Amino acid sequence: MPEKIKKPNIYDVANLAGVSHQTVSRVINDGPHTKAETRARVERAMSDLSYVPNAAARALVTARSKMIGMVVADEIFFGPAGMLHSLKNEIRLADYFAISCSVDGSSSESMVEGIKHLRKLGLEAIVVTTPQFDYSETVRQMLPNIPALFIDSKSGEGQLSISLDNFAGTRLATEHLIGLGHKNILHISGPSTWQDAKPRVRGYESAMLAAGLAPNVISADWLIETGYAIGLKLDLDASQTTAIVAANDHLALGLMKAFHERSIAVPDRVSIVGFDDIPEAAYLAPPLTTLRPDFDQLGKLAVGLILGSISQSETVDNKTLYPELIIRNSTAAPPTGF
Amino acid sequence: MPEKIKKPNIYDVANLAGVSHQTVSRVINDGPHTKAETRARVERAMSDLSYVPNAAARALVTARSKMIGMVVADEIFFGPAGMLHSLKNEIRLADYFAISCSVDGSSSESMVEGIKHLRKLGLEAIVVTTPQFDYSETVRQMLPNIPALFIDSKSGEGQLSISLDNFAGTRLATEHLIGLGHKNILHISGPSTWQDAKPRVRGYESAMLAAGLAPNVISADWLIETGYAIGLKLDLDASQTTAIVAANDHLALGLMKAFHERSIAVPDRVSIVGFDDIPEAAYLAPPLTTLRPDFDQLGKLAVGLILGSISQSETVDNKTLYPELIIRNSTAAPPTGF
DNA sequence: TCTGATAATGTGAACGCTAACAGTTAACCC
DNA sequence: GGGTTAACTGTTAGCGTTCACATTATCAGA
Repeated sequence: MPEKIKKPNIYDVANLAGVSHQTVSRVINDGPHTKAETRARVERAMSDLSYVPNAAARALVTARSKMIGMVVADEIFFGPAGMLHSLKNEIRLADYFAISCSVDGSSSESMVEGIKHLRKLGLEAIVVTTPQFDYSETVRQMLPNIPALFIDSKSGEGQLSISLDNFAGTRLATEHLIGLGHKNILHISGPSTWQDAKPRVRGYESAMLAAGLAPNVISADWLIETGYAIGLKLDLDASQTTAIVAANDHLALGLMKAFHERSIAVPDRVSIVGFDDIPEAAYLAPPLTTLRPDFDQLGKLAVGLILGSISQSETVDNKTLYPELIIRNSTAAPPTGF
Repeated sequence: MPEKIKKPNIYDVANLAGVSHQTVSRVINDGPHTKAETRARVERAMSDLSYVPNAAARALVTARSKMIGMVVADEIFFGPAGMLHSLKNEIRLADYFAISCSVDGSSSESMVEGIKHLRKLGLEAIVVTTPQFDYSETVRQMLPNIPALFIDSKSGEGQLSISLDNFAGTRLATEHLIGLGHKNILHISGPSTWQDAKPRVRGYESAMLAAGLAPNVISADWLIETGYAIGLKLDLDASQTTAIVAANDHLALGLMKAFHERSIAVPDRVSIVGFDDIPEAAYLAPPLTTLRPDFDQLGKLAVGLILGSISQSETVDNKTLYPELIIRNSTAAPPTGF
């Protein structure tokens, strides 16, 4: 039976060090006007008692919780997971606490529940990454008094946001294929309910039209099995298709599996580009050409924006991140005769 | 310029409802002895003011933060990520808050930093998932007064833990291969620095020895590229190897890629079993037979143990989870002649 | 109508900290 | 040595809750 041990408070430390509690407070907070000798004595006392300041008491009096909430949907997907990881690290580096709450990104109720949950904590800011729908209205209504950062959202009026430039990504990929000599390039798009999907389509279309080529889009979702199913029944010859821009790596993976079964050679018969650069991408047969978002940069940017906003510096800079095209062996010049 | 809006407190609500603050508190906490009519009036006032109780003040007076910390390493890997997700959901369902902190699981300093960070919050419990090393000593020293749950740790004396039965997993997989008629089965092990790796080796060895077969282990890490490299230079014929138990799906994936390049047929020439059931596993060529941990169950179990421990019910039950063998097409009977 | 129970509500203090201010010491200059 | 300033330290109050207890309302049953 563990005895009830009372945790030491600031007065216990003060007593042991022979100073007032306020002096202890000053030492804790690196306040000015503390003699080195006194400071040392206080620090000694703190470590002797293994004193840890009480965050609740501090938050109560300062009205600053040092907490940043994260509402995150679909975090098992590679993209959101990478963002989340980077974000958490940066938040910690800024000496804040990351409280995350997973929600079902396709359900507005789940979203509301998640925010309600987080709201109880007196967050200083909230980061929302819901790659499907745009919940900025909901968030702003439910948490009107704290900065909210939306990731992968279209940048609204005066709201903080960071977005991955999906448009630039697929445009780059498509241009790469066009540069290799492809004419009939197909795009397998993500589900239109996801915010990322549409700009990826538009980026592709933009590159095609700029080159005087006809866009051709098949709607799908993000899943390997969907890519696989499409790959099984796709008639490349009928459409003269020699290259495919898949909306993500999983679709590309599914396609490649289907093509492998059908003895359609990649990239000899058809080139494939993905999006995400999942860890497996480099180790598929063949290694996948794909677009890599820079999550580290995203995290840094996000926390920079948030802290700026918390401290009222009026820099509402909405940032855009450009994915990098990683060229591997799944893309090559089209076969002769096309 | 957003005006400084004072958040309403319990007295504001009490005034508006014409009751005392204590009555409001009772309504908030579903306390007894509150007339339905009064309760309704208070609830009305709360919603009119859009009042949200201050968690810091509550935590201060109750000495219960409602927060559970999670120290998590290697979360970008599929296994840890799955655990984390499930854990977070269950924590929220229990009306607690999940504060997670990523650390470098191979660095004890990073671990200490992470705990120091979390410790400031007055957590009620902490969950540690560091699949590499066992940091239970460190945690118990730094946070002696709160329950700590270790996931995937060998269950120590009287400490809370949940472990995935890696031993049972690879044993099951190996038995499956033996049942198919394989005699020369190779194990590609994970890095010995990781806690999961060793029991996987032992599970494999145990099944082999029980069947009177000679174990054969190659040490590796968890990476696709390592599996690939091994797959490229492995001389299956020299060792008469007809089946491989890979310590995880990524190794299996790498092996399969190398074998594909070398025109070594899976499963016709060699059967392969993985571990994890990553989302891609079902969509490889061929679909991978693998072991699937039940993360949902893990989360539920974990939070059950934690809450039990917080409420002092002395049930220190260390739980074990058994992975399920998912049989797909990467395993078959050995080729004739072996 | 009174009595005692129980239900319903109110009062004051305490949680551990920091902000604001007040007080004390040390240092320096004329 | 007195006065001014700066450096350091102490005192008090209050953040928004809940707890323990005190008080008042309600409603039986005699």
